[in-house]
Amino acid sequence: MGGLQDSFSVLDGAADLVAARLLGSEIIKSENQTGYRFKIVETEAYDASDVASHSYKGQTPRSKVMFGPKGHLYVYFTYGMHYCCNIVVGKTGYGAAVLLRALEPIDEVPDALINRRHGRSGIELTNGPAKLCQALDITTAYNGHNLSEPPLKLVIKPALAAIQIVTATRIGISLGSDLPWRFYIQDNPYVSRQA
DNA sequence: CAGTCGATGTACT
DNA sequence: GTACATCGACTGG
Repeated sequence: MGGLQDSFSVLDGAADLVAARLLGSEIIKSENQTGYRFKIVETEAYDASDVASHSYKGQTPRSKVMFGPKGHLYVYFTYGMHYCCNIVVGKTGYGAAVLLRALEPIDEVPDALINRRHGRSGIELTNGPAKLCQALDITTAYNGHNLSEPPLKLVIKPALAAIQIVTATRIGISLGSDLPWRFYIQDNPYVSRQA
């Protein structure tokens, strides 16, 4: 017992609670035999009870992974050119996930990631859901990927103090836009938009 | 600055 | 056919 598998138990809670809880945790992308770490600084919750969620009307071919086991990656393609990625949360059979909206690089950023962003660096590398997918080369090839295994791992870190967490409404949706299910780290420069 | 808008493929009605 | 969990280029003030 012990270790990573147990740490994923925090993903069992309600999507909004988990979304807030995941701030400060890390995503590690393995590339060229090196692990590049990123801190999760902005998230949104998508629950089966929520009209904005891909899981709202039940399982479809696209949303299937949302109904699978927690700790896997749900990746979808949108607007004809972008990918967004989520961490599946909650019980297997229940469709819920946490969208990763922004990451902060912890290690020095390799050129490969910058090149994929057309040379953009700094905050523009990962301050948006499609931007971070492009930088980490996350496509639907990773849909359903287990985040306890490389090349993409989730490492749960201790919860942040509530005072550091800002709660806001979600971005880019119409239905469900009143729900306070967006969370980000106060004053973090990598957050996509301040409320 | 802020606001608008086109790009471009897929899922679903 | 319509909408889309976005981005970046472009407009006008």
